[in-house]
Amino acid sequence: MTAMQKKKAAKTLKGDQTKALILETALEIFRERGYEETTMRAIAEKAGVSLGNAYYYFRSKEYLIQAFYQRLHDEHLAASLPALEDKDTLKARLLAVMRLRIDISKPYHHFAGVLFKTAAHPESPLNPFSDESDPVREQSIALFAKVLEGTKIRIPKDLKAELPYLLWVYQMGIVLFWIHDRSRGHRRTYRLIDHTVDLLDKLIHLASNPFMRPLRKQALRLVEEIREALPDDDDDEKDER
Amino acid sequence: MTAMQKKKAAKTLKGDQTKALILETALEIFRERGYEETTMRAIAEKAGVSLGNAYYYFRSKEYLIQAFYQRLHDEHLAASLPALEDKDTLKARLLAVMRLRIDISKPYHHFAGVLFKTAAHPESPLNPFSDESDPVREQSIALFAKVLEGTKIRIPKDLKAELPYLLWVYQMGIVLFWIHDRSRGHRRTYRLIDHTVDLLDKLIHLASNPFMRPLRKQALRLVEEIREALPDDDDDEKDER
DNA sequence: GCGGCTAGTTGAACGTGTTCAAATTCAGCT
DNA sequence: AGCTGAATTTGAACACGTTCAACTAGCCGC
Repeated sequence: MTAMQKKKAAKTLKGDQTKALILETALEIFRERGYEETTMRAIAEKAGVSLGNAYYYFRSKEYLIQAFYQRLHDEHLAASLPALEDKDTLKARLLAVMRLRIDISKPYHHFAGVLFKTAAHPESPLNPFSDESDPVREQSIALFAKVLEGTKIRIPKDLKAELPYLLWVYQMGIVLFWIHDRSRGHRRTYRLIDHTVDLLDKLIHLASNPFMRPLRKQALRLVEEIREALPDDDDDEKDER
Repeated sequence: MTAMQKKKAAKTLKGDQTKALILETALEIFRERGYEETTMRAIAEKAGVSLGNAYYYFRSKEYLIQAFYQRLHDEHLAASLPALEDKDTLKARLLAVMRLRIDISKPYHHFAGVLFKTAAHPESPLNPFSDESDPVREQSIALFAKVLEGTKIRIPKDLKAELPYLLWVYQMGIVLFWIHDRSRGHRRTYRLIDHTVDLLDKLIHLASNPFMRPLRKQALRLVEEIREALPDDDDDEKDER
């Protein structure tokens, strides 16, 4: 009756409750066992629903990972905001956010590989590039916009507009490295972050130099070209799903 | 009866013949139907062997893709060598090789997505970074070394040493874009190649400037750091599992 | 109440990748 | 030829993701 229900209480719609229950259960088992080792039957059984019911709410097993993405970002954001408060240089802010990303992701290391596995697949709902309806992507880019906002350095408008996106891509690169990183405590990834952030900081300053304007313009046109192509912009659609 | 037979003649070892037969059959059906739509049963049936026999020679379905990698590179190399003969600038040579890569890959477009899908997975045998036993990677990098060798431009030794590897990574990026490219005739990918090659050419010249030496050194140290971390050695090649 | 409609739920069944113990073939040795 | 152990081949069996036709529950208009 009160706010503490277990399972079957329907606050607004019973379906929402069931969906959330399945999701929580799935993430729990994923954390313990990993993705491939977790069966849909195990999820359904532990959640106390039928196998078919899980598929009523999640079109496939992959769709469950989308929620993991969101979960990861939420934790990352929650950890980043306080860390950004006392830092005002781009280098320090970026460094903190990147390091926190790894801190947060650590518990999921052995299971995170599957993220990129499916993410690189064009047909996958997880594809972070072409799936425009993915809200996590927007939020993740917004975090890097926040990293920039808190600094005082002078960045040309054109570059500043694209930089959050570029930093997000950079983060994906780091995560990809981290997935392959088998060193103790992932210290290689941390070291890579240190070095790349240092280099990026220099590059951004260099690119902000008026002297570099033509090259910068060209590079940014390129980025624009790539970004335009990635979302589903086509009129000639062959297969429909 | 001489040694020229279709199927069951064993020249040296019958096993080799059977393995080759299964491989050819698999690639054929992959081309027609795509990867996911091709079942191991279909491969075995068309090859005239039992299902279990296919698994005797290929530990999993994924292992069949490794051969596809090799096939793709062989065709790419065969097409690139004559194209390089009449070109002596870095820009023209790189442009030709990159365009040919797409030309060659075209027939496999709808099925190529699975390459990157599994390639990004650390555990996968297809992972082009960490799988040191993959000879295709070496050959592919060697092709880009050849692209460089035919030019007369003056590139610092440190950069020149890493450039083939970096261009190979660049090629992987282009292929990743191409996989997602749904434009007619993949014209967007070709345009992207035009623009990126132009930019790369400029960047390489810029990086070769003595003025850029410190930044270049730092960037190359970074590349070295990344390459070291990936379980792959420079020139030492041993079959260690 | 009753009929019907939609959302939610079920479990059996299917297709597929993979495994495995057993059967078969083969090459070398005595 | 006969034996032996290894290489090869087989097909049944298993586990899992996914689909689907049927069933139930809640609810609205009458």
